[in-house]
Amino acid sequence: MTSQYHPETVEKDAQSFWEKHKTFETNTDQPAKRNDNYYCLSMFPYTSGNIHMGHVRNYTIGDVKSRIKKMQGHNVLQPMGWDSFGLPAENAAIKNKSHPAVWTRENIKHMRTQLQRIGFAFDWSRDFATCDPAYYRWQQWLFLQMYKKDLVYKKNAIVNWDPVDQTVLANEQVVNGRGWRSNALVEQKNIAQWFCRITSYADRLNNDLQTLEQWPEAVKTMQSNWIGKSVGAEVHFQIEGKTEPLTVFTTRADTLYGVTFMAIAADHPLALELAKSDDKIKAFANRCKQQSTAEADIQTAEKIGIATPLYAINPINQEKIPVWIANYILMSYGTGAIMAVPAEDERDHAFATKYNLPIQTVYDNEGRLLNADTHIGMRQEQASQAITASLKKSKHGTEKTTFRLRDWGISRQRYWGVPIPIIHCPHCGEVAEKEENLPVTLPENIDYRYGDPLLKNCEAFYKTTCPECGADAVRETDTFDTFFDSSWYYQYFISQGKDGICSIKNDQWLGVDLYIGGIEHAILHLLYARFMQKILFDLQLSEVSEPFTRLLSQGMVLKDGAKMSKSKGNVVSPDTLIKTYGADTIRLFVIFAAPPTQDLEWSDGAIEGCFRFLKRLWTFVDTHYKILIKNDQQGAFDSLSTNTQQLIIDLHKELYVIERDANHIHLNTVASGAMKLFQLIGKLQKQEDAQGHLREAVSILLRVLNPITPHITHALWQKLQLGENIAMAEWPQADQRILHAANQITIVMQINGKKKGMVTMHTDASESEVVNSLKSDPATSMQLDKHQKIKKTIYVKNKLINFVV
RNA sequence: GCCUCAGUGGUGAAAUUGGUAGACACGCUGGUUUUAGGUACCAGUGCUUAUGGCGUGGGGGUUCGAGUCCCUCCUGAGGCACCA
Repeated sequence: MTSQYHPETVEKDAQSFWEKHKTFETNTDQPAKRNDNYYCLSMFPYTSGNIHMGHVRNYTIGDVKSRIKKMQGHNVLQPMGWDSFGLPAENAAIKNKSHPAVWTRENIKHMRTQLQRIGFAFDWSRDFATCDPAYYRWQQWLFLQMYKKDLVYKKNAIVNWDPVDQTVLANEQVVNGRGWRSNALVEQKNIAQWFCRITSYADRLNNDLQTLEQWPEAVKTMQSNWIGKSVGAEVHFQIEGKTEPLTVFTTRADTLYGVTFMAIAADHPLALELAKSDDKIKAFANRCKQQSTAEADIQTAEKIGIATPLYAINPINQEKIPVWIANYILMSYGTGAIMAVPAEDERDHAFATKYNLPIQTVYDNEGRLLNADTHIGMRQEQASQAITASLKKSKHGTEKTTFRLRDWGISRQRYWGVPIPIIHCPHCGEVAEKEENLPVTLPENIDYRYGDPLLKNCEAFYKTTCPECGADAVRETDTFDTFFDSSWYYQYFISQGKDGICSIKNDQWLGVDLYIGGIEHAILHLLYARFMQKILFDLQLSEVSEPFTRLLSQGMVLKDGAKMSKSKGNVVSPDTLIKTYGADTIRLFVIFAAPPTQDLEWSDGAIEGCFRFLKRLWTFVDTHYKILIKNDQQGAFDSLSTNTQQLIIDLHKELYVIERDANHIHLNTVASGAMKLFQLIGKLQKQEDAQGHLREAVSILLRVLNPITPHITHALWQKLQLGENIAMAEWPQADQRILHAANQITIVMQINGKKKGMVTMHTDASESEVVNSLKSDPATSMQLDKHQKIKKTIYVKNKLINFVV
């Protein structure tokens, strides 16, 4: 009688076994050695309501690595939690006339059930959401420490303002310059907001990238470019009739002779002053105010400008050049003004052509300065130095290093977020909330059905007393950017808030040994988390200065060539797949179908193949149960037939490759390697003298497969009485003795680098032995005889021999 | 526009350091078994004008030898600071 593979039963059994035995709960308090600990963290999900294939893929990768590490004897910490504050909850609340808190908590419940059904080895006892006051209390505490050290401050910044809804809009809520709900023309509004001084850390964030040896180069390059350190000069241009000079930053001081106009932002102080008395300039500035604030839009928008009556004096040659206002200059970037060199800069060139401004050639064909007075004939490097030196001498400029990175705006004029713990007192001004009063709790008894949800309208929240003088005062009603919530959560999974935000104890687990998430977080989230760890380091709460030791940027799950999304209608639901095939098949598919770092194109067909593989495995164990259950026979390797020996050698060779790939997180080839093992076992089963080796071979296969398909292997492991809990079994290793038993090797013969034949040799054969062997073989000797003169022979031992003719 | 990455059969892909291109699967073709089947098993499957030639997005280069290194172009994807 044979049993059939019923994934649902098998998976529920395994999952309740793990729960009952607390297989994946981790004790982080014991003084374990740092090297024995392995912290594997996958980016926690936003609580959108559904786990999608991208999550399944992300968490399966982490789960496989975690389970392998556990089998290799490490003390593994793999937690999961919820990124639960943010905009979609408010949108859903308005749409469904519910409350963001209700929506969020229901979503968490559902998503947790979904994840548990997939069988991830998470330590669920550490589960938390960023909207839990127990969590954000420490976030507010951290903010207060930063406030004390002047690492947070308030300044004005531009937001998208919807004049009809009277609310601030996110960039994605602005569609073609209009509010997505009101359809009103969106305006730029300048309001006071909280900022973190991440720019003070720019150099450290940039330099420490070099220490991140286990990060992908692409991510490091992107971060470095984002930080954008540039060494150049600040140049002061005198404005006719003004005392204050117009200051610009340039990395190309050598092009100063080619400056034909100046361009300033529409909200540059000079422009604002001109707009007061000049209607045309005012109109232009208003037009710029309706422009998108997104960098991509600014860079691709049509470049427009307006002349001003102002003239600047070029400090190098005293030439009089016009000052223009241009929409491609940003006040928030550098000094909000540039010197335009149309001959050397494409954007300036386009602008000059459009407005008929002169174009002054800077270099001749040989790269030597033209029309450059005393600097004539210099090359770029020399010119840069010489011109900067003259500017310095005449006090019109100085060397300067700037960063593209801007300070991090963390204020949101939104309800569903962590309250910023500041109080505004009429007598004392801005006052920090006292630490013992934390958390400043977000009120949840707000009726979402009636209009404006902002905390500004919630008297019960904002009315308070000043911690300094006791007078009536009001709370800050801005909440935190959710990037702030997710910039330190990896700490909380360890400490659970027991020793404050974190303690040196956490360092036993840090930096995170493997951090896995989408490439879309390559810059912002990862930069903010790195910044925050440096703050914790400077506050002496941690001795670790980088949060993530190893980073894996997983590719996206695509369907029809595009990211799965509701709006594109190309979503595949994990729930449906689990119903049809079970969790193990889905897990095997996402691991097998593509390397973790590459995008994964969804395929309905391929998943069937994975299901069939698991069914075959189940049937194989079932069919050969009587042989496999016997624990007492294993013939000596040397006494086996050549064929059987070769199969066992191949098995261990494959095992060797699997282990190497597992270490490199090339998990797709771990899966295909397991399939190869299964093929070999099938062949082994047909060898009469191999029966005594089948049990060991199957035990190896089950252990290799267990991290990927933990449920079916759990069931088969118990069925074959190989142990109680395969999750705790030892990861199998290739037998060195068997590996070295192989002594035949195939050498490829090439002529001029093209493959012309092969020959089987004993290992480490010498060049002359190979040549002799080739000459004695009719097929290869014929190839060699075609060519009279052999100019050169290249012999790569145990691999190939190449004849150059 | 700027920064980053990717492109290999009909499809997903494989290929330590430059050294047998296409492992492992999907699909397809033919066969065997079964009452039947969408099952299982076996064989074949890059293209081609086939003892040879051509093949890793296009073009060029370095090398005895290039999917892998360099230059250039094309296409697609991600990010661009308030989506997360």
